Amino acid sequence: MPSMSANNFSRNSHQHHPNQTKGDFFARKQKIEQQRKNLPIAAVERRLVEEVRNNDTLIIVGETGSGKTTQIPQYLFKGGFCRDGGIIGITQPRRVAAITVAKRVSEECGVPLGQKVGYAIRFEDVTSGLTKIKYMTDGLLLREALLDPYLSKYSVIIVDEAHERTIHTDVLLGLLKNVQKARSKCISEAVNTDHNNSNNGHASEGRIDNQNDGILKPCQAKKYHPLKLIIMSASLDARVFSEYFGGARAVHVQGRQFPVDIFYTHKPETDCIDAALITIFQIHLEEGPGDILVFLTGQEEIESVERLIHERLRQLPECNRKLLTFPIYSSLPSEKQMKVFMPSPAGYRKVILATNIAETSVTIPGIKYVVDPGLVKARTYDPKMGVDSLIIVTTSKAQALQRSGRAGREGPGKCYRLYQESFFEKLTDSTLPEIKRCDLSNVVLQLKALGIDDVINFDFIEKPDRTAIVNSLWSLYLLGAVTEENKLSDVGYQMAKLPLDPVYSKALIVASQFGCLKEMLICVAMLSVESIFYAPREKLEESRNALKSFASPDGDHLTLLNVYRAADEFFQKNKTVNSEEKAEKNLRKWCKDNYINSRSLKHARDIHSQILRNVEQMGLRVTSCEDDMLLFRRCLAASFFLKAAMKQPDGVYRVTLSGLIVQIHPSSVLFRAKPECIIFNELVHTNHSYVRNVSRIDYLWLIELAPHLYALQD
DNA sequence: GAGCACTGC
Repeated sequence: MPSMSANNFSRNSHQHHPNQTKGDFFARKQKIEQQRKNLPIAAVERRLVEEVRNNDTLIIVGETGSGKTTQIPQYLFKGGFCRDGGIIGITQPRRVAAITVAKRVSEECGVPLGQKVGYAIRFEDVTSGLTKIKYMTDGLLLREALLDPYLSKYSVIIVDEAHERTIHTDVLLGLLKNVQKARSKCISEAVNTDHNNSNNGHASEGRIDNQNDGILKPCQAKKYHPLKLIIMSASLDARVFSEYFGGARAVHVQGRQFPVDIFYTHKPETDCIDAALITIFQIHLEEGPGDILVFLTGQEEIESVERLIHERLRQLPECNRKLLTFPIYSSLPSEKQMKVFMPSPAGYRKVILATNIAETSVTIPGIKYVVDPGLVKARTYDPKMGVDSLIIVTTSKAQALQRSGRAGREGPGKCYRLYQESFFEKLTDSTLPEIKRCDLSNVVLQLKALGIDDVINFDFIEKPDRTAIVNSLWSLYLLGAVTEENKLSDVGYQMAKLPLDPVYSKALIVASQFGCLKEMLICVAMLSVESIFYAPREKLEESRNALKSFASPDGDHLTLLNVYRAADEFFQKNKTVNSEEKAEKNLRKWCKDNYINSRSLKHARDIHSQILRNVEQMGLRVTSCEDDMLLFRRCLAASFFLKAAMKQPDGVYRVTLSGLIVQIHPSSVLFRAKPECIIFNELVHTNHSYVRNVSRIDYLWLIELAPHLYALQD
């Protein structure tokens, strides 16, 4: 993703130009030095390094624009924290942030990316033996912990953007707390006792034992340095982190943000879309130059606001029509997303209609005005029913603040909140942490693989609901990952090694026994990505026809398989006559012609090659069932038996385990066919309860292949 | 015949 820039970073992410002259190079170097010196954080460099030296855990609250993400690792490097061979790891919740920040820091250090400074994200490791400052995603560090439970190569770990409280950040914090304790225990033991523990810690190498106070097993102390932990957060909720880490010291670093005037409405608004439109035109007609960013809840709302803006523009005199609209949301194809970054033609004003993708993930330059209706489409999870819901709720105060901040990145700005000030006061301080609103099977499996058996009593910074954990344990038990004694089974340990939803990991193991692993690898890779099909409103008919050429009467799983195979065949054929690069480009064109989201397909292909490598390493045999689709569907039933449904006389479906009444989602190829018995992968509640990714099966297969659940029923 | 915010391994 070329010109997307990460949070906190849009003003100074220039690229190193390959053919610049020596003079340019020195001028540029000097400029970078100047910029670094001017950062608010530069004034407290020595104090910060001292704080880290004196405190094993430090909370740093740094406002936007303080430079904490780029500077602190460099200060610590200079301060000698890598001297014993340890490295500094910095985690980010998002991939783009890890990449762009690493690029900037390597440039500031005047070294090529991947040497002293590098980054690692899924599918991409730009580090080497020389790397001392390593930026990475938090999910990746969690994975590393599975291979190296003591995270022994790190002398410092910085968890950045901790206030976002992603599920990975929360689990990581718990893990790091354990690792830190264990590593300092090792060292104190080594000092206090004559270390005759040379045969310790080998039997369970690769697993953490937390039977004693949630601490790792004693280890060979010489191997480990104490671990310095830094939690960086943008908001003022340092207290939560500080309390969690036993009253850890918290320091505050000034930021640099231009002032943003906040406006509220005088009366409550009943029609948000209308209020947004009025505000947009008010800004357009009365305010000075500068682009407008409008936060909306979803694709549909964005499309209708866009339509209404164009309608109203036509009613304005010619001279007032210089307003351009740009939608941006995650399922929009990249080339359309990129358009928001193009500067507007002279005299024109841009209106960017965005979901909360523009809140943190994407920074759009030129924004001076923010319109915030105060709503967001949020995902919640009901662990009892296994239902995801997507509902529109009010934002938190922190979110509102984050949104208004988007107006003050390049100069003073204005933010129009489409609600009353008294309403703002009633908003919750921050958004509910993700760990409280999603399926936990993966988290539970990962923790168990790390040797943390008592997940219910794990020291989470925020405890998930007990029922959520219990239900995850139950489904892991039904998948054979956990034994009746609540211990991880061998199958469970294998499943934990795969970077997939546990149900999908299990499907690969089942498929290897059925002899259709080749097909299941594709199927699981496709199920793991979002929206493979792209259906723009204006070309609904064409996109539907395109889908027909891939559709299988047996369901969405085989349809996805057909799409992947068609794409792969096209790509392989192309590669015999073209360069890899050209073939990739042609594949993107092929996707466009077939109304397939090329970004999603690329992602599926990446996942496919990664999990193919994984299963080969695990020693599974990758065989194909060729054209025996009956066998493959039986394998789907044997894998996804937890989510099956039967047709009712009135045409709706009843989920076998929960009794929930659902419908097949209209995007499914089985929407009209309505077979008697189905398995599905996703249950989402929007206006109705819908199941997605559905395949036709025979109920008798469930009795045969999942007798532990189905043989007892009537 | 409906429609899905965002991340991540």
